[in-house]
Amino acid sequence: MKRTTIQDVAQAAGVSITTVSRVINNNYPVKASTRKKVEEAVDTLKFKPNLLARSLIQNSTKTVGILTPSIENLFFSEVIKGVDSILKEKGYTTFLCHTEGEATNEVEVIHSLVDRRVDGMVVLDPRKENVVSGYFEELAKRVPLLLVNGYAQGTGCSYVLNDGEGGARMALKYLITEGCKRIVFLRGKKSHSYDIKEEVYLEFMKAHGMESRILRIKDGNDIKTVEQAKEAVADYIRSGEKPDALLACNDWMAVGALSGAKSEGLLVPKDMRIIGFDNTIISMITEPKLSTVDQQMTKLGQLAGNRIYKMMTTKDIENQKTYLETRLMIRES
Amino acid sequence: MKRTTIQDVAQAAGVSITTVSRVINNNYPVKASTRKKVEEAVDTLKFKPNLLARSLIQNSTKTVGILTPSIENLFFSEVIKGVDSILKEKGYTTFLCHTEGEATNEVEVIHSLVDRRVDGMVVLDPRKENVVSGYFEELAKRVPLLLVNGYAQGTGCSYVLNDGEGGARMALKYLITEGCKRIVFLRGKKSHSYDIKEEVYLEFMKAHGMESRILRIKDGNDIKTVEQAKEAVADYIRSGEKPDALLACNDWMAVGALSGAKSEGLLVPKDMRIIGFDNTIISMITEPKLSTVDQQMTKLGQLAGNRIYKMMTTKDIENQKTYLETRLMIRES
DNA sequence: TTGTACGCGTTATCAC
DNA sequence: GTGATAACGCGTACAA
Repeated sequence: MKRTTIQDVAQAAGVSITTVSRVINNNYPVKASTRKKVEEAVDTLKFKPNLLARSLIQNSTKTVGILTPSIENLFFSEVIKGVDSILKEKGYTTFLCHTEGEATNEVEVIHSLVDRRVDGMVVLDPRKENVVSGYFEELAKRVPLLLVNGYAQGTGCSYVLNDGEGGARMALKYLITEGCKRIVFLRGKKSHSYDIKEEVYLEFMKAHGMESRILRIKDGNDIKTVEQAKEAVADYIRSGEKPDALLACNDWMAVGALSGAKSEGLLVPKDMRIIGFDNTIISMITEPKLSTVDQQMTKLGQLAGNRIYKMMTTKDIENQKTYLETRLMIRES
Repeated sequence: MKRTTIQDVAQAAGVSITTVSRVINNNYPVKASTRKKVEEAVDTLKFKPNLLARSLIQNSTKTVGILTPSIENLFFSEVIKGVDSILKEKGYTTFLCHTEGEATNEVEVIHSLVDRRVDGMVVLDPRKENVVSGYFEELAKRVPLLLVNGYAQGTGCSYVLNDGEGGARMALKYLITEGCKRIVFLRGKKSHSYDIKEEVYLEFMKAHGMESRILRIKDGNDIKTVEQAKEAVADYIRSGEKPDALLACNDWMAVGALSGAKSEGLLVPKDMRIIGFDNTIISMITEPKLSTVDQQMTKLGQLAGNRIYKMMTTKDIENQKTYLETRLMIRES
């Protein structure tokens, strides 16, 4: 399975490899007749330049790695599509890798990408361990690196972030104006975005002299989220509590909460209001349709795409943090 | 940002690059003391071999490309995770690329991967155009290629496939034994898997002397599927029809169908039974829970992972087609 | 306008 | 055990 090289083309066209290279890259003047000969040879031999060799000498692979904790979460899918669309347009190929939300996997995958000399990396929802340990900060010195959402306190990295804080506050304010008094907060175990929202929630409830109540489920991103959220909410209601509103950290949880409330005979939104987070498609297929905080996922992705591009093409190393505002989508819950 | 090379390490350790290479790859005897010197130099210089250079000479990147039409479809996510888990274990890095279901994108992405010298490729639900045009058959001669599901008639390619045919037949048989008489079939526009199921449906209905009725919606994979399916089913019922069962080509459609039936006042499963396809998580979050045909997605992915591995490591070029059986999951619909 | 020769960072080959 | 040196396939000064 010997592949044809630039040598073969040169020989077939009766010119030197230099000339072939020039025709292919179209970066130096070549006589029209020569160019034609070369192009013909390229066609008949179906020559495709070996990008490994090219990358080796140019020190650039025109490749960007995208890391995500999960490919089952529609939130990430949308963001990824946003990043992708921008980078593709700029002539980059993107490779998607998933880490199952494990910090060790994250490091491992990153090493693999670095070893393969990607030109840059975008990490969605980076693991907090790797942020606080200074791993990313160190990494950012050696390769263009952009983090999207996730823990961002005092780190020397570039970020593009959703304003989850603002979103949570907006949702809570809305619930208050609607007359809700007993607002419950539903979150997964470990994610910085959950922490942020919880903080806002606690502070908000305290400021309004209301009692706070937090329900916790295991993960939050994986397949079991819905079932776990349902259980948690149903249990809570069964225990005699009478919540009149619930704020969930993402739409999967909200779906589960809805299901749990229904199963215990509560009517949504009459008895209990529910607001989710992300505005993914699933918030629209439930009955009633879920109100949610729109995080503008596509836009977030595009923002990230443009930013990493700038980082790769200029020497812009200053670590900038860009926040994207959120919007409240009131539907039927 | 000059990276440290094997040269630097050799110099620091006072040995030749050959020796350094031997220590790193651990493939030739090296005196213990020398090895130690080299390892220290590697550590202090934080040397990481350039995989591009290595791949160039070894003619292998230890990399596999996975193509999917969509990263929003939970069916594909599961399959991908299956493939991934196997290949990772074998020491390969996988790169995921998505094509938005466009045949032209598919070709483009494949070229990019080939140019980057991936050792193999797994294509989920390949576009029919590229199958019938012989594109894949041609490609398979130059690089280990495995297709998963999709049109497989008379092509010289290796396949791993779900037995959608058997699954559809199983579901229909079940509905009959449950006494259903007016069974409707719901499908999306273009996908070979839909075609297969439709064929079985038509043949089955004819054999049982029942009238067939097919509802068609636009795409089937994208975000609008649920809404479109709901509309289609609601319209159908409003037109005066009284279906007592519906077989949908995937779970998204089944969710929409359920919603449509409900909106027209039909009770599921009392008035009308619904069976979906795939057994994705969403089939479990509806009320009632959806019955569906389990396609064993993870297992399918693992099968694919093992198969492409064999193709890459041996010269096993015979194009084999492996079918994975489906199972009927009866829940509440 | 074209060609020669070197270098990118590794591993493979063959001496010693 | 170890070290020169030639590959791998391509881009690009430099020379012609």
